[in-house]
Amino acid sequence: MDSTTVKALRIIEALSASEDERGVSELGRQAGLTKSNTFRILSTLVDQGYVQSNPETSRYYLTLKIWEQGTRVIDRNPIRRVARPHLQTLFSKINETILVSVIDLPEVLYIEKIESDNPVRASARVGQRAPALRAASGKSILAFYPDDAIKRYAKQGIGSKSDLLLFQNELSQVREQGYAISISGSRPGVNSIAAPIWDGQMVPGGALSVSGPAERCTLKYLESIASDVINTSTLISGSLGVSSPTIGNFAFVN
Amino acid sequence: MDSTTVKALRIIEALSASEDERGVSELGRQAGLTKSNTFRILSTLVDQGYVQSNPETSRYYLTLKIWEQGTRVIDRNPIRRVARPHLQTLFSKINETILVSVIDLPEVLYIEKIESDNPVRASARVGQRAPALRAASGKSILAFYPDDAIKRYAKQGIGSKSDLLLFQNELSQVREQGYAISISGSRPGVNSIAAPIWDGQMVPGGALSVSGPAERCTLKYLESIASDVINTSTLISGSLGVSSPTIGNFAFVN
DNA sequence: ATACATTGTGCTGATATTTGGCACGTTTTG
DNA sequence: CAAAACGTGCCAAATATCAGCACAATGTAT
Repeated sequence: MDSTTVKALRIIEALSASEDERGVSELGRQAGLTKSNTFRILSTLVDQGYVQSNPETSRYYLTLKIWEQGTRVIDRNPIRRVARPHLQTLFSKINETILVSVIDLPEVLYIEKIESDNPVRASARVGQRAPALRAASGKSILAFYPDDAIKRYAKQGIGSKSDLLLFQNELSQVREQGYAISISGSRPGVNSIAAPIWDGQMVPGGALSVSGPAERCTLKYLESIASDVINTSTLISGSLGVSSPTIGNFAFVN
Repeated sequence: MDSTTVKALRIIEALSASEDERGVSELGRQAGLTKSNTFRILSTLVDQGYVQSNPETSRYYLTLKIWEQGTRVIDRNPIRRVARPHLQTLFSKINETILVSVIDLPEVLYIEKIESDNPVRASARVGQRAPALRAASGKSILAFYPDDAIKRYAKQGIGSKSDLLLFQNELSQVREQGYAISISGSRPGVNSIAAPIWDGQMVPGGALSVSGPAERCTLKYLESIASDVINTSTLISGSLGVSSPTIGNFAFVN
């Protein structure tokens, strides 16, 4: 296990997470590395064009090179590739923020969005994560996971036995209805509805969700657009070559 | 210079550049590494969540983790942050593809776009690069670089002495007019006009450009929208705190 | 204004990590 | 059906990484 590489990735992640440029000592402390070690790693990353140092302050920051690599990865993401036109259609019907996420347990990762042009709107960043157990998108996906997998992941986020049972009941309802709803699930004051996207695996690989402020997006309203959301997610799945999701036929996930 | 890290970055770049998943030997050959070395680096990257291996084919591909880091970098890019609303305004006037690029010599890097909804349109990928010497965006930026810097970079892309002189003349005209035009400059059949974006340095840090198919975007048409392009780029510079670019006052760039 | 703490950077010798070759079983190719 | 190419695991040799120290420069507190 190339430990130097691991450390370099830690530095990149630390730099990526921090708003401003960072100093050597500071970064080293955060990553648990010695100053000289941090310095040499930074020098390597500078040499490779991933990091630059402000010559005045001699503090370090990431260049766009890492982003450049990332755009190439996201551009070939199958779900994102096919989703966009369908999102537009859905968006023209309901003027609320639409998100596409992929599952990366124990979280979902937003990969695409259309943001409502209403001044009061649900806002999220593409590239952001949310806990799969609480976000509507995550629940709509997890509902189609085998029971033991659900239990395993739920244990990490849900306390008591009775809560676990409640959660399992909710998921089985989601599985029947084909959509999940979250009321202030992952962000306070924001309600969402989501439906899974099937990409050829035995479980959904992503989800389509509509989010908005609690004032507009009442439970009633969200239920009223459920069929639109499901239709759109089904169209996306269809564009991915999945004709009709085989509900009730689950894989066993590690 | 942490050579292991350099090799790991090479592997990431190779994976990022290739459409499909890749095998160990194949990647190693491309990166000039031994099979076992490549294998161990890949294992490290898998362990860190940047790479996954298709269990059926045991071939490797990048996860979205690298993209995730990248989104955080681009999201705090000052030019991109302030440009978007201005782009919308410009776009509603002229329905052609608008691009925002930053200079990263010897290339420009596209960081934002609004694509024309015309079925025949100039198309470009955000995250893509173009040669600065030929793209309108690059020329509009280079025009404000000091002479010796221009010469240095031009030598790498322009052959004869007389061509260099022509190029220098073109750039001084760009500097006077405030915009650059390229006719099939970096992509055949596509014409563009660009104006520099000043972000507080002594030289422009980026450019705003409008591109379209040669049929619609004739030289005449591009010149007719020059003032719109310049106005927009000036507004963007203004949003970055640069009141009025000090033309004729150049820094010396390394 | 002066002293003090902290910073980024450059060495160096000890050592721990990476290295490439080889071997194995499996898959792909001809 | 043979044979080449593949991914993976192991190993001792060697190289590249490591932490500590030193230093000048910057920044902070008194």
